[in-house]
Amino acid sequence: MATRTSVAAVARASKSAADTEPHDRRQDILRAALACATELGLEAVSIEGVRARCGASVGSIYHHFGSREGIVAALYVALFQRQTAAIEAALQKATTPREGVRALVLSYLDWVVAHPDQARFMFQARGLATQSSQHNALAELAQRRNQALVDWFAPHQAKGAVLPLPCELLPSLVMGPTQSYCRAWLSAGAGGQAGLPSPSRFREELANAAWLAVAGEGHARQ
Amino acid sequence: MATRTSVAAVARASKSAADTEPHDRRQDILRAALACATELGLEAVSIEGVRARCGASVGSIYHHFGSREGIVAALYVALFQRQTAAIEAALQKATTPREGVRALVLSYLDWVVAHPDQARFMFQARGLATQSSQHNALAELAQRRNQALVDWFAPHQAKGAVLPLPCELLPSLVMGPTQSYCRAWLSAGAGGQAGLPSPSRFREELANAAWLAVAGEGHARQ
DNA sequence: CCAGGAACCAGAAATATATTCTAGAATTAA
DNA sequence: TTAATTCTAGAATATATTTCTGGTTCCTGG
Repeated sequence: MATRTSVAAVARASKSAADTEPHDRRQDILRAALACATELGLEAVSIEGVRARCGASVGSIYHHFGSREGIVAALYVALFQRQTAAIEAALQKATTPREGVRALVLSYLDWVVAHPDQARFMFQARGLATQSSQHNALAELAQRRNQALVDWFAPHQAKGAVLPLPCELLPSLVMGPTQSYCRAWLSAGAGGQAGLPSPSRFREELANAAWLAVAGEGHARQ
Repeated sequence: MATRTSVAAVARASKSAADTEPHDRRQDILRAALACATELGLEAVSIEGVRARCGASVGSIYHHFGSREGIVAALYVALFQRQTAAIEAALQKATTPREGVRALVLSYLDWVVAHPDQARFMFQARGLATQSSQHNALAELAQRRNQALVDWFAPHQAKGAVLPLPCELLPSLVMGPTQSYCRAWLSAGAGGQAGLPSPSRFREELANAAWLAVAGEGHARQ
């Protein structure tokens, strides 16, 4: 099972970037999988569904991902990492704890609004991905992401600027409501035409609510 | 497609309740499906997997549920309704808005802790269920549940005891953190032996945080 | 009581889907 | 160039889902 991006693949990709056909099969397959899920639902991410969309052969797909589940797990991991990168970049720019909470909520919210298909896939595929062979890898990624959040707030918590909550709770308190609303938004009409208003409309409310839930005494209201 | 509990089925069930063999196939199949998911994961909820566990024939399964997806969707709906009943019962006993928030958070949390297998199934199967033919039924159930919550708080919101937030946001603000933590708890070791501490340990913190996020001015801290 | 219909169940047959396997082309490094 | 490795292709196989046909049971109207 060799699913990592190989030296050969990288070399070929960089060479063919100058050509007319930038064929990176692995990326093609992941792109096709996301398109299938977006347009036809997760069950459409099948060997045949992906093959039809990107022209890869059955053998090629299995070479790269090992199984149908492997495709969705790999895509989930890739998206999770991009999302994490966006969030952590925003957090590093913050200095006060209130700015930190705000950065976390808003960067997540903006990422979802900017990439609704990817975000919807993540919500839909989470169950599958967490039971695949990537289970441990994913648990570790999630753990790292949470730990980074906890570590960032620890000094402010020590100073009393943030309530002395159990650290296991912090990620859920800060991100829970925003994730919940984003999920509900994406569950309704695809791009947001039918159901709930865009999360962008509630940026301030969500950022403020998250702060209220964790703010130390005397810091709660603006 | 006749998936509703028929008159005949009810009659037979009530009759055989006195017998030694209370064979309600429909219930048997749902029970078997939950057992498969709990012990072997959602992909083990297959026609053969369910059949092997409860002795139903292929024809019988398709008669009742129409498809593999139909089984998991039906089970999801059933569990969603039970969970909703527990939550709404608790909410009706509350009088002050703070009691209302507390009732919602704690009744949900307690339900999850009391029925971890069912709760885990709901988290895992949500993606599948919301894309099945039951999509509309589920959206309506969720809508009703949220509306009940919003309606309960509306008078208190009018009096200023609860912040004047957009009503679309209220369910996510109140339930989001608790759902987030419960999901994380269930994702780790099955019964809770390995990963995070039981949500029961954080009953007060979660109830309090939810209240802080929505409490009107002057009502925030105890 | 006796049709006749509807729900229910069984299991074989048909279909769809996932996976494995063998062979060959492309690429790299020695 | 040659050998090794990666990657691709597509037929063959294995598994799973779904359909179909027939039979049983139970209710209902006459």
